[in-house]
Order: sequence, then C-alpha cells, then structure tokens
Amino acid sequence: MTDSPFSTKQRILDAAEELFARHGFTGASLRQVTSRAKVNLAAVNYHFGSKDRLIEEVFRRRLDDLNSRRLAALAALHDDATLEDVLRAYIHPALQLSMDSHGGGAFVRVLARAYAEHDNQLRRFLSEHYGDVLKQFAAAFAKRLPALDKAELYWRLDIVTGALTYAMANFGIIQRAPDTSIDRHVEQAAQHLVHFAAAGLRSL
Amino acid sequence: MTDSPFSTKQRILDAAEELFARHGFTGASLRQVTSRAKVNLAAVNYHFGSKDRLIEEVFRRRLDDLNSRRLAALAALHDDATLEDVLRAYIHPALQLSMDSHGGGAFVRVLARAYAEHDNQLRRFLSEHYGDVLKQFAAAFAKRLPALDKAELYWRLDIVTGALTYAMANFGIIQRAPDTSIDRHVEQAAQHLVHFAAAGLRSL
DNA sequence: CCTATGCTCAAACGATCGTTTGATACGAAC
DNA sequence: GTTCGTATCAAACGATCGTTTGAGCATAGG
Repeated sequence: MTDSPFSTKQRILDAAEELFARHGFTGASLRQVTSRAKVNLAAVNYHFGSKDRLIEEVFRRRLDDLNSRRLAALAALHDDATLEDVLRAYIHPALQLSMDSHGGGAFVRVLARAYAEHDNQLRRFLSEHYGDVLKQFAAAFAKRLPALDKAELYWRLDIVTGALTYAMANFGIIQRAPDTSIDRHVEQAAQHLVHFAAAGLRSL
Repeated sequence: MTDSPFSTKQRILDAAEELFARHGFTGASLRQVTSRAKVNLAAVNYHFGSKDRLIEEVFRRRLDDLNSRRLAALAALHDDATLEDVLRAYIHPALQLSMDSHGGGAFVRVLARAYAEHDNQLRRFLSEHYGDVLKQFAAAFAKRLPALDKAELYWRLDIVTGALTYAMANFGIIQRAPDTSIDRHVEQAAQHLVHFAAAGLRSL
C-alpha cells in the first residue's frame, strides 16, 4: 500500500511530470512516459485507469505539498508578523517547489499550461484544492492592509500571484546564473518578489 | 499578393489561433482547423508548408501588431513623461490586444502556452521579434529610475512582465464582470497594473 | 500443494494524426 | 484557343495515438 519512491506508480508520475512539462499533455505520449519510466506501456492504464487520471494525479501530488507548506508557513507567523512576512509565507514555498531538483520546476510549467489547456475542468480542480489557501492568505493580508477595501485587495493579490507564477515558470529573462546555487537563486527571487509586492500592496 | 480578410490564409490563421488557444498546438488537429475555417485539409500544407510553420505565422501576425503599438505609444511620449506614462505605454497595448474581439484573447493564451511547449525554438523566435522592444522600454524605465542599477531594474521589469502576462491570459481570479464593458475592464486592469508596478519599481 | 491476487509483459485494436498525391477548375498571358 | 501557374478538392499514405487483451510471473493464504 505504501509505495516506495521507486515503485512503478512513482516512476510513472515522475516521468509524466517531466514530459508533460516539456511537450504538453497531448504532446507527450504514454509511450514516451512509460519508456522514460522504464515500465510497460499498459502500466499506466493499470495503475491510473487512463491518461486523464494520470494528469490529475500529477497535479495532486505537487499541489498538496505546496498547500501544506504554505499553510504551515502562515501558521508559524505571530500576530505581529509584518506584511513582508506574510508575503514570504506565500511566495517562498512556491518558488522553492518550482526550483527543487525533484522535477518541481517541470511541474510549475505543467501548472501554467493547464490553465489554458483543460479549460474549466482542471481549473475547477485547482480552485477546489486551492480555494481555502487563498482565503486564509487574503485574510492575513487584509489584516495588514486595513486601508484597502476587499475589491482592491483582490486586484492586487491577483497581480502578485501573476508575478509569482511567471517567476515560478522561469519564463522571464531572469534565470538562474550558472554560478548561483539553487537555494541562493530562490532566496534572491523571493526577496525581490516580496520587496516589490510589498511596495505595490502598500501603495495608496 | 494582398490577401483579403476572408481569404483562405486568413481564415486558417483565425481558426488556428482560436483552436490552438483552446486545445494546444498538438491538441488541435489540422482537421479541426480546416473544418472550422471551412477550407480543405490540404490547404494548410499548401499555404504554410507545415503545421509548425502555421504556428509560427499565428504568432508573427499578432506579435508584430503588439510590437508596433507599443513602440508607437512609447515614441509618442515626451521627455518629461512620468514612470506611469512609460508603464502605460508598455501595459495598455498588451491588455488591449488580450481583450480584443478579433481573437486576441485567444492569442495570449497561445503565447503563454508556447513558452512551455516549444521549449527553446519558439522562445528564440519570440526574443528575436521582441528583444529590441524590451531594450527600448528598459532604457525609458532606466531614465526614470536612476537609483536602480541595471541588474535590479531587470529583476523588477521581469516581475512587471510576469504580472502583465498573467493578467493578459486572464488566468487570475479577477475577470471581467458581465456588466463591465471590455474597454472599461481594460482600463481598470491597466490602471491597477500601472499603479502597482510604479510603486514596486520606485521602492528603495 | 493449490489457488488467488497483484503486477508486468508483448501484441494488437481502432482511431486519428500530419502530410502527400493526382485530378480538377479557373483566370491571365501570349 | 492554348498554355501556364494558382488554388481547391477528395482520397489515401504511413505513423503514432490511447486503450484493451490475454498470457505469464511472482508471492501470500489456505
């Protein structure tokens, strides 16, 4: 029941995440996935039922991890935590996931792609697994930004999320330099994002 | 040589843009495209050579338009233009394109998807058609932000671009309300982005 | 020992993919 | 009127897709 990190299921998930990120959900075939995972082609349908269910599992695995990390970071804050502290609890786990060596970077590109690809189906799936996290953070932000009404706050949080998503996907011109360690790059990116976002959020 | 807006080529481009946005490059088949465009299946390979070349043309058409609009807006500014003015020249044409009724909204989702899908090939294509625009704006920003060194400026411009891209793709929770006109929504989004970005850029 | 269960395997299914072919229609050039 | 290049068409090409099948192998329970 507890499958090892090298079990067939896990190997399929790892390979699928990597290939979905690189070639898209439809672009990556199950034959590519199973070949990379060094398992039989039929193993996907045996363990997951279908390709669509495999895609869902790829999401759930990473998203659950991100959610719990974010909520833990938020819960660890005291009442007198600053706006920057809350921003860091929101931003840092996401950036860390996007850079981690276990294929998290691939996952973020999968995530970005999914918004467009599975138009409303996967979008609903994400909001279900994500809605309460957003609400908890929105409340924490609102407490530190009493001057903003709710509509204005949501506008700005949307902007923050956009900048973060873009940074996670490594889309931008700023990419990790070869002589910078991953941890250091994550710290730099998080620091810039937190600083920028704090100024934007506080602006009157 | 000058093909009408209803020519076979244009109809293919319109249909392809719409379907690529909805289903992805590999997810949308040429049979879907040609069926929607009401042209024969072979017309794509006749007019464009291959599916890949069609994808490139879908990009070039919209991107050239966005580039010229942005540069025109930048050129129209005086020397005493504010940081907000430059931001608006950068942001507003992009948002307008993303909302326009001629399928621009679809194009932006195609754009976002492309970053992940065609790993480096299309990425290079974009930087070639986009590099000088970014440089011109970077210079205009640098002039209004003398306190920022070059590295810091590029970090922050990357953040701005991220927030803008996200907003263009209509990914976020903020979407156009039914009772708000498209133009008004573009104005609102542009105003929020400009305001937020200006604060973030100016922050010490 | 026998059976049942979980898993893997090679092989094949029908469907759909991008692309190519060869025929046909049509207007301009000479 | 004939020729020539452009454009459209139905039909087919081989390749690859997701999925299914049925046999084979292992291990645990009786």
